[in-house]
Amino acid sequence: MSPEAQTGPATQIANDLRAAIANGTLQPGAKLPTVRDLAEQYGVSRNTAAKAIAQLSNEGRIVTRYGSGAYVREAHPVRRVGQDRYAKSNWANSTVEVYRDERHEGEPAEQQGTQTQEVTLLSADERVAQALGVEVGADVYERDRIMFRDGKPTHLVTSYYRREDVEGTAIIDSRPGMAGSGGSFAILAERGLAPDEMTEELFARMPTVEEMVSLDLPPGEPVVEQWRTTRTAEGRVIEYAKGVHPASRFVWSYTFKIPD
Amino acid sequence: MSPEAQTGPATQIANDLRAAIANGTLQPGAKLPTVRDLAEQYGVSRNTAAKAIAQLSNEGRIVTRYGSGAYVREAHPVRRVGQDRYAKSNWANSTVEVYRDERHEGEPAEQQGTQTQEVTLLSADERVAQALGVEVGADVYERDRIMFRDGKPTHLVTSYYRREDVEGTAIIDSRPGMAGSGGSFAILAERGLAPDEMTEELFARMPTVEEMVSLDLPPGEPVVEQWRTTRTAEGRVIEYAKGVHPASRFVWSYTFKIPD
DNA sequence: TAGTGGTCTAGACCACTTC
DNA sequence: AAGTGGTCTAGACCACTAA
Repeated sequence: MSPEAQTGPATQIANDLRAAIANGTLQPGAKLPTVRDLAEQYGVSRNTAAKAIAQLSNEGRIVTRYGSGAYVREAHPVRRVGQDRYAKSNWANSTVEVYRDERHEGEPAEQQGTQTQEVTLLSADERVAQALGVEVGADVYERDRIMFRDGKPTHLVTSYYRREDVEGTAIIDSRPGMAGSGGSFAILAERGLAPDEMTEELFARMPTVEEMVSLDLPPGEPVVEQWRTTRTAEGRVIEYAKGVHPASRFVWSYTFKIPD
Repeated sequence: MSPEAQTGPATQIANDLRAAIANGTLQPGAKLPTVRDLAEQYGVSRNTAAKAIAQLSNEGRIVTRYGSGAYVREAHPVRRVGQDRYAKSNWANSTVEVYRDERHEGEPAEQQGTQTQEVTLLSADERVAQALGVEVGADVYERDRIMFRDGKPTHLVTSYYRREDVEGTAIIDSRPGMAGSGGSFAILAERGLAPDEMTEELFARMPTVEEMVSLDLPPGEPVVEQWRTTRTAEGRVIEYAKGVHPASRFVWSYTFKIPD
């Protein structure tokens, strides 16, 4: 960045527009002045005005529609993600699915289906091996999914399982929907590997280009990467999973007793 | 963004450099080709080459040093933030501080001190009022802090307390360091308001301009915003706090039993 | 067809680092 | 003094939207 305060025309235009968005002069969904109008109003070149628009886009404050205009970004429906989504009551009866409590009110469950699923048998890298408690290079199953809702991608999940834990189950059936959107816990429980404890680690970062495409992310939208380790009551790890979630659509909630 | 695949020269340069970073050809800390060199190599204008550099900067993959060059961003030391940081053993003895377990090995505790602290008595807005269980407009204390480590800002914390809970305590003493970096739990416990349960809600977003300045954030660095509600065993809320953390420097970890 | 966002050029100047 | 990142201009062209 610039060494001192940024006082160039492009920065000034961006600041003005940002303030207008912040104080409500420009409501969500409102159309911003065109690049050409801004250039004229501020007496700068079109290039400079466009730079201000691009800046706000990178900050995630506006979206631009090619050939149409730039618009203040709409508020996003946010999903609150708490420990309850894993509740045993959701999967003890294997006909229901995990994530049930995340469903919008009145929304048919059918709209939640997994749309893509890809299962491969591969050699565990160091990270996965350590998490699953197998040796590096051992065969493990990877299940790669893109989760959809209302026809739009919501998040990515990549799960890893010890081979012997899931061999022959619907979990590794590549046909989409065979394991539902979370029936894996019920299936594991039936095999005597009932989930009991979980560790979730999360952090945020900017998305990769591939993630921007898969999740249809606008510029300036970070993602939350989550690593989930699921264990049985005996402490055996039965699933190690990575999730990639668009930051603006999820709030993560954890409630716990303060430890001694 | 562009409607189809992005195949402009600037995008191509950015892609090439991004790939070089990803595959290790350009190691962290390595200097990228200069804008002028890139322009010549690709046969484009300097402007276009600069755009590619700016793009990678916005993605958080490189940092640019004015007058010096562009460099692959160094790996950041990451702090793992788990429930243990609130453990009672850390504050039951009021001479020690919370966050003790986050300290780097061998690093003097003194380097962790709060550097700025600002306390104000203000009227609770709806969010704070609801969280603290007081009426909207009631007087509450706000304690605004910037936390430092090794002379550099690490995160922002804004805490809210019910007036009667903290009146006359060191918690609302504006002199920096009076409440240490977490002695507030010990102080509250001494008043019969021992923390027992906590809810943390978090999500990621791009920072505001003010946060970029306060936290010395590079472009392309998201922040994690955390809202923490602390309750006594009786369920009374004794602190409601907002934290703003640079995304790349923290990993959040939660371990819990799967609920029934 | 007209309007709009996105990109690029060629040249210029500025602010800062490095030597 | 030389090198480098950052910004800006004026003009051009392209891709897409909307009527």
